[in-house]
Amino acid sequence: MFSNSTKYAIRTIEYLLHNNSDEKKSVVKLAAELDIPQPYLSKIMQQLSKGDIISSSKGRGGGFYLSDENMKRPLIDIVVCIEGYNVFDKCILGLKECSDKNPCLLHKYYGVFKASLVKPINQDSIKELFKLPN
Amino acid sequence: MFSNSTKYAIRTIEYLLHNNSDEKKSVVKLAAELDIPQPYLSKIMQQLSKGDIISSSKGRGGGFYLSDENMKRPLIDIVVCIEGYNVFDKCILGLKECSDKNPCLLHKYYGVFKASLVKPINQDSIKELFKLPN
DNA sequence: TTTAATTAGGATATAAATATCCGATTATCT
DNA sequence: AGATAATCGGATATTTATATCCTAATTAAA
Ligand code: SF4
Ligand code: SF4
Repeated sequence: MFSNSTKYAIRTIEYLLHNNSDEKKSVVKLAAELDIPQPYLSKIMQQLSKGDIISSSKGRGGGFYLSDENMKRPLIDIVVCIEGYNVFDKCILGLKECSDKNPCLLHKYYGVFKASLVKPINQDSIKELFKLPN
Repeated sequence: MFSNSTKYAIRTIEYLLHNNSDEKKSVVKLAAELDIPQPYLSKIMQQLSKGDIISSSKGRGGGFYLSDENMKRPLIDIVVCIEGYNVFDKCILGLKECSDKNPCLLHKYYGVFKASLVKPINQDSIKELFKLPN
């Protein structure tokens, strides 16, 4: 469903969200903490930063963090930033078009799937989505 | 979610199911009909045949078709045959373990997803799953 | 002002998925 | 028997995803 890069991105952002102290997190720390190849994660973070999904500050004591604005974005924005498009807009069987008018035979199942998993991913802010249970 | 190869496999098997005349279908026909690269589809069909997901007969007039046994298998068997494992058993965030005891923050959505899409894919026979609407 | 810690960015390496090619084998038809 | 139409199977090519490496730019602390 998600590429490796996207999985790394989501996990890292969830981590940032739940460890949102004043202290910014360096790639070295994040990679160690989340068990992700460090130079690879570095590239991913760069891309997310460029896409305004996360925030960064350079130099000593710098690192990555989430601004209030960042936290308002839905999870799908992370996916789009990394993969280049919304994976849920594509047909799961690779057909050119998916429509309610001309449904394939997985359509009825896919509808429920969309409502259950895709809707929160597309609409809820990550802050809301990843809210810790009380 | 599914690899390209798996998508091709599913689409081809759905086609075989709905065009299940006496006549066997050659790869050349199937590839043309379904708009799939012919030599590539050939490889996929070989693999499915080896895994007893579909049936084949060699020689002139031969081709691929679905036996009654073939039609009883659930869709997941196609996926496993091509990808080598059940993609739905893996964590969608790439974590080592997914359990109800130690849930991640997508867990509550994932449950509904499994019930809605994964259950029929894992359990219903393709004949049932791909039943034409009345 | 120097040093150390950090992100940014370009170039490259490796692995996996996707796709093609060709010869061998098998069965049917003439 | 010979020609033809098909699957089978191995080898290889191409493209994309994954991962690493190195240097520059920036900022804070010493
Ligand atoms: S419902 Fe059918 S056509 Fe639409 S995305 Fe799913 S598989 Fe594709
Ligand atoms: S519920 Fe969480 S841990 Fe389990 S598969 Fe989904 S994302 Fe992974």
